[in-house]
Amino acid sequence: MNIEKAIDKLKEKGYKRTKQRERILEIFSEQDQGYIPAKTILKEIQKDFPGVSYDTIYRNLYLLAEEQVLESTELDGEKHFRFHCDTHGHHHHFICTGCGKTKAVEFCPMDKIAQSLDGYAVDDHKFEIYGKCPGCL
Amino acid sequence: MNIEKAIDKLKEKGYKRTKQRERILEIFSEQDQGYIPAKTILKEIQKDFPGVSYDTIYRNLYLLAEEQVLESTELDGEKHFRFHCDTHGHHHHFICTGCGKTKAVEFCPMDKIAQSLDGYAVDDHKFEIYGKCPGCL
DNA sequence: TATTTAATTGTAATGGTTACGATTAGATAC
DNA sequence: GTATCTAATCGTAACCATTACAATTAAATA
Ligand SMILES: [Mn+2]
Ligand SMILES: [Mn+2]
Ligand SMILES: [Zn+2]
Ligand SMILES: [Zn+2]
Repeated sequence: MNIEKAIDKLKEKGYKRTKQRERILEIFSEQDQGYIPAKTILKEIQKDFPGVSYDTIYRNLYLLAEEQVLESTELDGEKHFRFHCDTHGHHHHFICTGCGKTKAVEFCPMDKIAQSLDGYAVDDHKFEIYGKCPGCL
Repeated sequence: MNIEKAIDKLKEKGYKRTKQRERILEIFSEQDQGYIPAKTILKEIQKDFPGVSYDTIYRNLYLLAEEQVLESTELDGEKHFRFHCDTHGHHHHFICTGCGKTKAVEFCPMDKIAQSLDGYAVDDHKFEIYGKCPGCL
């Protein structure tokens, strides 16, 4: 995912191009090594827009996640976001609890268990691995 | 897991047997169909102990999770708990977003990806499936 | 430039969780 | 049973991420 592609996607849906929204996307493209907590986005964007409000941050992060520009997860009770990985197919992540960086894991357990959930309607799933990356060891 | 086994486990570690702690364990044994939010535990225990404090609830839930009497997860930004499943081996759960009931999924994806994380130290992992159970469909 | 509507701001409320000093009550020894 | 020790609880407030909303601003379009 990249900025222009994301903005085009929003434009098609009737969302406007704003400086704040653009800056949020920039932050993600500058540092796409892992999940970023909402708090960090806020602090970073405040350097350019000192009066930015919580509403703006969360509204945009949720919108971008809804539009699949970002993907989100919850770590330590805080919502984290990153650019949606669309270079390869659906996959999951190892998340380093030291530096926050992630490593793709090219395997989805849902393939293996579909038949065992006969009669159940599966809406979503979460598979995450936590630990320390080589750099943090 | 059952109440007496849990209390014995605590006793061995030097923790005391209290009425409040016992009641918490009872609540889990009465309703072990799925994860229960901390809030529900509080409300339930207040019927017997009207003045019970947050501190007591959380301290006990965390202690019991630490001692592997309970297992925990976070759903919708709230911590949920259930008796630790020790009747069979390590497994994961389908969680119904309608009624909260869970269904064991006898498959752990970690077996399949161990070699792909060479050089990484894996501390933990989470695999959960969300959707509607037959009863809620 | 006027109009329309999405977006932002400023600020307060919400709600789950955490913290802590004072008090109570299990457990053990005598 | 009483004294002693320390875990556990209580009462209450603080914390902090998130949510809410009325007033204002700014992007898009004609
Ligand atoms: Mn990825
Ligand atoms: Mn189970
Ligand atoms: Zn998957
Ligand atoms: Zn597992």
